[in-house]
Amino acid sequence: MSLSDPNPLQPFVNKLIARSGLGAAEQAAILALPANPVQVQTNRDFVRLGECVDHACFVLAGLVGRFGQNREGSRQITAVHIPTDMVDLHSVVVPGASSALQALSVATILRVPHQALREVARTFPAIAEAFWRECAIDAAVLAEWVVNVGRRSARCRLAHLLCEIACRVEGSGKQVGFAVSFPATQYHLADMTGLTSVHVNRTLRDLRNENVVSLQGRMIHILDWKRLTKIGEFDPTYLHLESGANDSAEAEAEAEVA
Amino acid sequence: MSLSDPNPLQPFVNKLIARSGLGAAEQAAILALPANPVQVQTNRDFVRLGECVDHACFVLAGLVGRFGQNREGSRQITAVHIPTDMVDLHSVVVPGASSALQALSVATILRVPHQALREVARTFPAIAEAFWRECAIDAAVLAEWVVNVGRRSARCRLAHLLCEIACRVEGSGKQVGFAVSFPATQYHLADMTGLTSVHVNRTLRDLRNENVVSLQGRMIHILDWKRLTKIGEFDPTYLHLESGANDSAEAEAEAEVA
DNA sequence: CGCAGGTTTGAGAGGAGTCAAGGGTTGTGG
DNA sequence: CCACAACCCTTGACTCCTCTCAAACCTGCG
Repeated sequence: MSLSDPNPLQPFVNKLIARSGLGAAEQAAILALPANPVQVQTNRDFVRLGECVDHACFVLAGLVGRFGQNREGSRQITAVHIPTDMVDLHSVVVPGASSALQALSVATILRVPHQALREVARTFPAIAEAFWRECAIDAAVLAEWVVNVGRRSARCRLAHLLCEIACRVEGSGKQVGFAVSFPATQYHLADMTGLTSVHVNRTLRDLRNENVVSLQGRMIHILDWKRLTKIGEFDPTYLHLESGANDSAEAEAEAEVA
Repeated sequence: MSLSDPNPLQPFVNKLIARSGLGAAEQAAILALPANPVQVQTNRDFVRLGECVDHACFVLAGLVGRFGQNREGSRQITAVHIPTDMVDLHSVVVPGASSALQALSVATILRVPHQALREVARTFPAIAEAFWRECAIDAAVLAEWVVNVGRRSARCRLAHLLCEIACRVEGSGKQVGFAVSFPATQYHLADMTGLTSVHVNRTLRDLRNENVVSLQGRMIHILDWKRLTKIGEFDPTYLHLESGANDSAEAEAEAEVA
């Protein structure tokens, strides 16, 4: 990666472009942002609850979860983040961390100072809009998770989650393939779906026996995508993966004017 | 209201100021936005799923819910909005509605064109940041709802929800009082908490018998706030009601410079 | 006065949780 | 290259919280 792509923030720019479109000046401004790489071990918090952070975290590699908690200590993952996700862009405008961030596998994080992000957003309206849009999409995913956890059976919840992950890992352009990387344990899946790990295991066994999906070796093996989406009642619209060619064009035009 | 407060968007400005602070020019720009009032009857959708909207909706009066859905048709409310909430500010940057909006009681909505909102956001970086911040806070509430629905008992869920509503209706400045307006039915509460209305009824009965809360005549009567927050494991931090006096001051300063 | 929508309660069923134990895998260190 | 430990997966038996189905009972309003 580092040979063909020397700037570690290039994937971030690519992601923003896919959804928002950015002019050359905007792209350059983002690539010029300071970015401090950090290695995080599995099950290690790198942002603690209540902490007031001064940087946002971009996932270069590995898997990251946002954790909420019960008083009794049972945990709920409210968001998962895969490589190319900016985990807490929202913290730029709301710095008090209202939930903890933890690596679900060994992960490489890029720390980008709030100060710098705020500055580019103030200088380039198109960037401010792009950041705002990313947050809006994260919120759409959260809303879908509320539905998932609130109104679907265990079977349906898991199928839906796996569909979402598969789509997000694959990205918009490509077809959903046979297997996608996803180094989460069944405990993690339980915390994402509001179930227990025991029940996740049983449900996953059923799906495997029916030749729908199987999880092995940090990978999701999709055996029957169509059935999986049906079982999970999955409609990828809310992920906004393809993005508006319209919006992009419009933003591009605006960028030129400004 | 209309006598002492002729501009219907004044409450919106007040809300933004409370969290973000805005200069005089920014305030004037927002007050100058076009706003088209609409009456909506109870249980009526005013934004349909999938529809591509060209305006955002501000709640002047009444109660509004954002609805997600199951394939079997059982519904999940992913967000409730009370007067002074801008329901779908996120739609400015993501126009495809990924969930329906429905009035839970008779409501008065102010429609504000996306075009106009986008323009003020592009012209005033402080406004763009304020809008972005509002979306980030909405997302924080959503994350808390995921935890609520995913990892808490029915009793705890309901208590938590009622705490949240009480705090939001009261606003930051005031103490939490004896009773707050909340014209939702037990069906609505069920759809907010991922329960059935039958179980909501039983749980509410228990809370009433214990003299903690009681719901009568479109009002929440708080009988024992301390116990209610304890039962609901409620910590209002995520609502960001008081807001940073810091942030405000900072934004104010920035606004003057710009 | 009667209807529609909301609330209340009962009885029984079932999905998911809890507790407990055994088996597999992975990675590290001797 | 083997051995051990830590972690993860798997399964069984039993419990219980919440759902489902069903039927009254309010209550505000036309």
